[in-house]
Amino acid sequence: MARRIVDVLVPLALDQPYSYAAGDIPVAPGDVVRVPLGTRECAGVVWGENTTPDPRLDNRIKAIAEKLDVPPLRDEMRKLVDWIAHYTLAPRGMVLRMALRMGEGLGPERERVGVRLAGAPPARMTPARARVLATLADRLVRAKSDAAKEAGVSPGVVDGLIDEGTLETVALPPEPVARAPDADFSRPDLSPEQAAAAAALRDAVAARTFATFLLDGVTGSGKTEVYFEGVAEAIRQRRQVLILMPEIALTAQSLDRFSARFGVRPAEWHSEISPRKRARIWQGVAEGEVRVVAGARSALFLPFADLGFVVVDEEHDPAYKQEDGVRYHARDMAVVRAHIEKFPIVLASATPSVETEVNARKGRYRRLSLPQRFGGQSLPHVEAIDLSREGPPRGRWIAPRLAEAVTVAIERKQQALLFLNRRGYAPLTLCRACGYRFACPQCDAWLVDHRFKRQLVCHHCGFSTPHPAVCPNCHAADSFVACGPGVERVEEEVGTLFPQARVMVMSSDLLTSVDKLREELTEIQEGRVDIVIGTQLVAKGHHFPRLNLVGIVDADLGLANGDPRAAERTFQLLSQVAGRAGREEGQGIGFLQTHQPEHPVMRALIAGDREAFYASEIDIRERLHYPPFGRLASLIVSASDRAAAETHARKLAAIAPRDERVRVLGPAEAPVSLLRGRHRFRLLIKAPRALDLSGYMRDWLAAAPKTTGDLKREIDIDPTSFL
DNA sequence: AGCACGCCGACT
DNA sequence: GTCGGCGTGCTC
Repeated sequence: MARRIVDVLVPLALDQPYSYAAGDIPVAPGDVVRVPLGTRECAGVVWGENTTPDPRLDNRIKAIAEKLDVPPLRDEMRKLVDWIAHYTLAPRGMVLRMALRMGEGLGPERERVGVRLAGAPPARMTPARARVLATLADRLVRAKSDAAKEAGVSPGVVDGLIDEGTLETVALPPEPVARAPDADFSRPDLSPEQAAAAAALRDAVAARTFATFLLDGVTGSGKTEVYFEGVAEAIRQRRQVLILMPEIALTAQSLDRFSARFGVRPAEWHSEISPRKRARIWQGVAEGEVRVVAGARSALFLPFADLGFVVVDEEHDPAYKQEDGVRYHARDMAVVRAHIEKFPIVLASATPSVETEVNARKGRYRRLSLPQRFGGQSLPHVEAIDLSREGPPRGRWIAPRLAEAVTVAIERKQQALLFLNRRGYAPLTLCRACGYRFACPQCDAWLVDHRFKRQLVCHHCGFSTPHPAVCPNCHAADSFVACGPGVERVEEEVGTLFPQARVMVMSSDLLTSVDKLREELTEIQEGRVDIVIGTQLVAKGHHFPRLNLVGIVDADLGLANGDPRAAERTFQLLSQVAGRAGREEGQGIGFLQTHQPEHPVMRALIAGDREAFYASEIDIRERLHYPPFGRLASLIVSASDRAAAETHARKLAAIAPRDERVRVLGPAEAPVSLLRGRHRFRLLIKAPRALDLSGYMRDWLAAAPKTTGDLKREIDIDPTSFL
């Protein structure tokens, strides 16, 4: 028998699989194998048989080292990898890499140690020891770390008691990755609209065919309860479920809602999950033992054995777009996965993306509407505060009318949220004496004053420097002026206006971990805070029962740049923030501080008229042939040498394939023209919806000159950010 | 992504 | 004369 050659895709920046001799290892497509590569070895996946190996490889073909004992990558998954690589123009190996993020911690399970009360009390009793003994007085076994935590002592105290013989250790079975959810643990009480939508999802899950739904309802209308019914049906069918969420929305609160409905928490998948746990979840998902995963966008690449239903919660959230490495949109790729694997998918949002809204209007997606707030709650009343007529005095950011409303809310023992989507103290610092402005040395951006950290920080590259005492240009002392507000500055003003209020600032740069965030959210829910000052961190899916007033400090902030999606983003973000108000206690109120109360976005927010916003935005997109009525791709050329980047970008524009349906705009200096020391030029490619834009880009770049030096080209199909 | 190979400045 | 800087290119 002739020796068997198979093609193996390795998780590197390679588009082509490599050929290896299978030897006597019985491998099949999808198997995960270890292969020699250059001087080292790496894991790869058998992508297919190769009956006609390239003769030019002659004797360079190496043999597969071994077949790894992990579940093979299913056909559908390999198809998804190929599809995404083809669409995004990323090397297939890089897409595979995401699907193999199993964590190298696939080793033997770490042994868990339990402790139990066994012997006599210790010779020397201490308060800490007494607390441990009191905790363990029930003679039950607890994990060592749990015992210490419960007693409020350090693990060392428990170890001491083990040495004394007071406690004995017991080997514990490994913690299960995730216990099986119970579809009927707690049946919800649904409104007629919810029940109808839930029935549609249940039927679709049972039908096991591809279908895309838009679950459309305002904040508080009970979307979660509805899609949980689809989840329940998938569990009954013994199939698996993926719930995608923006990373920041994966809070204890949302997981608790799941466990209230299904009796257990779902498996979590996001960047802070430890390597060992990742490995176990990966394996559990592949074996079909983990039934439900709630995860951030990377969870899309988990190797489910039998996926039957996917939810994309807050589908409009920009966090679903991966902006580095493989540039993909997790929502859209989830729809692709649903199509490949033939199961229904539901996109949930109170403010759908214009793309999704148009798909629903054209009947490509089936719309399930939840028109009202659940349980008779009413939507917040939204008012504009026209900053040019009734704004605060110079150097202040909270208008008198908003301040008064905050006072009233606090008196009524309700909470207020002041929203400003800008971290730090002030976005620009200048010298009064000479006009010098602090700018990032590596980016085209001002340095943001972070008083809390005593640093000037670049929000594009992370560059930071201590705030100097004198002006670096004219050496004047005490000459700095902070221009504009950030959340820290609003906090300062709140301190003056409401000295007795309990204030919390929530901003991503002040957070250290997901746990910390969860703690802070709990504090707010329990009413230990009067005024929350936050960036968009507070907008995402949290439920604050006592919050009744929302003040948007600068509603115009997102509209300033030339981004074609600015209006959509602003509308979504502000709707979401305003929707935090009054979900439980009476009618909430939202104030929009704006200079343009007549802007379509503001008018739609004030009138509570979502349709008006979509009507105007869809009309604009259609006239300009912007997505979803046309396709866009962006091609950014960057280099540390400005001229090199510009020359190459012009060269590319000159050799773009001729096609009268395609328009190549630029090159122009990118909106952030200098980033991390690299000069950037951007080409924007516009094509009709029916055109294969990926194919066009591929042909173009195949004919382009090779990049040399540090010249870099980045292609983004369906870009969502225009910086 | 690694890792080796290769071609130019400061060391024993 | 060699050690080592990291730019360039290959890995079946």
